[in-house]
Amino acid sequence: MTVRTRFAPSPTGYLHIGGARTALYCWLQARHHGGQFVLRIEDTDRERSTGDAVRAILEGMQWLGLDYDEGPVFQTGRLDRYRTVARGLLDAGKAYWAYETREQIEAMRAQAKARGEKPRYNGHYRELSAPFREDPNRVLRFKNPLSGSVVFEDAVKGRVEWRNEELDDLVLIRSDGYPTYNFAVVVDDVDMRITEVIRGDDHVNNTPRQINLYQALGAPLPRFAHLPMILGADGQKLSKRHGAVGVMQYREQGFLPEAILNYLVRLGWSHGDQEVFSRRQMVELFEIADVNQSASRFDMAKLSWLNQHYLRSTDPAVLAPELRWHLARDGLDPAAGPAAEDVIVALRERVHTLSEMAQRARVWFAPIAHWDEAAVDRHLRTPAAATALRALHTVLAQLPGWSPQAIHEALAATAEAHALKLGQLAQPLRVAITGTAVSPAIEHTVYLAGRREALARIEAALARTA
RNA sequence: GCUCCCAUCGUCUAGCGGUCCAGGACGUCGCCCUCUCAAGGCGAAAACACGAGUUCGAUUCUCGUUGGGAGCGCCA
Repeated sequence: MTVRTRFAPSPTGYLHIGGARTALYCWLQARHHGGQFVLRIEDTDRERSTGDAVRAILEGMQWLGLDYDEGPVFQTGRLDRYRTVARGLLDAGKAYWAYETREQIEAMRAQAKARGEKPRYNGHYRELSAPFREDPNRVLRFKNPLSGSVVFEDAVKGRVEWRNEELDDLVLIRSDGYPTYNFAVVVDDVDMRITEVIRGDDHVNNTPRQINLYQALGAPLPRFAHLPMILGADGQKLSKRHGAVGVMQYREQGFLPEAILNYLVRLGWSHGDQEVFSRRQMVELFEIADVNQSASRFDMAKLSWLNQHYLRSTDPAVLAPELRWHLARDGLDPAAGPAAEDVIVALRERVHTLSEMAQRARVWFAPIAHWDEAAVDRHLRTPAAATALRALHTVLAQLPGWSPQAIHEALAATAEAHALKLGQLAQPLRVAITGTAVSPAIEHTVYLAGRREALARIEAALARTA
């Protein structure tokens, strides 16, 4: 049987980091086994579902490169199907209409709680066989088995057992005629022939009642896999307080999809000591049964490290458009400076994100906005600085080629000719070009400025020497 | 309150009864390299939550305690 997995987010917000990992694992499991991956949008909550959220999810999936074979399927497009299945359950005596008001249900729960039990529905209408009536409070409830227990073998958690007494008769169809989550998921997963239901830990508690539904429908059970949660750095549930939680916000912060995926795949799954996985390797090595059972914390530092790793190992030509996007976002004209590819080569070992790269690249796309006075004092206002800069001006002006290599050689030769250490030349020059004492290797710093601008900045800096 | 789940360095993890006075990675600290900052190299500090049991022997198995998480909706 071919493996079929699905990612089924509800469109009530953007695709957050936890959802992204669930999507990744579903995708990997399908790809690893040569099966199919389905995207389903669970939009039966009419109050909170929005079109913007749908777009955000699709955009996030695309950015991460998690392609699906079927979908997106919208549950609101399948309402007739849920009603048909519900009717079947009703006719088979496996479901019944109940008419309690919300207040009555609430009172029921309060009572149960007072008795030290779980708050649940007491099954009042279950055996009443009251004649059907139109009523604004009318809901269709499932006749959950009263005794026995539900046992399932979770692919990540192992054996999980639940006594039916703990479960109450869940609502299948709401008073507004829409199906509830627990009902719609089962109908969909059955109809879509999903073989492995991979989802967040927060759904384990729903699984036994869903299994009872599968059985009432006479449908084969899929394999279940519940992924442990991803917590914030403080060990608390991820929330907006933890900074960027939407996947597209990570793009804005300058992260690469490869880094996010690599980070996520290692959060709860491992393959020996290996830390870096290409997409191919993930697909090749991933197996849902190897996923950990305990929750993990989101660690920005490690993500940053991976991001830099991919910044350094990805072809600059591939990264260039993305860097230009960040430059433009910072209000700079990507065409008003050096080639993005050259900037990437110069900076990729010094930054962790593309947005940081764009910020550091500002110095080649706009005039020096701020002079680091300490650096000026230390490297420009020295007796040797003026001499050094004048010599460099001459040399650079006459340099036959304009490349980092040529500049490097010219600097080395100049240093030698004046019996100076390279640093005595490089630091004044660095301050002259950038206004600060920190920048990429001096030959790149100069090269990126372009000959014309480099000479102009040296002249301007000369005015600042003592 | 009730039910379910989880528990190895700060973080992510390896470990599937002896190979572990516990290995790797990120982070931290030190040294080297060096034109600054990085990157890189080398090195260091850093963990089996606790208590019983099973066993010749437990990080590994069982139970309990503690701690954390999830759920108990006409939300998903």
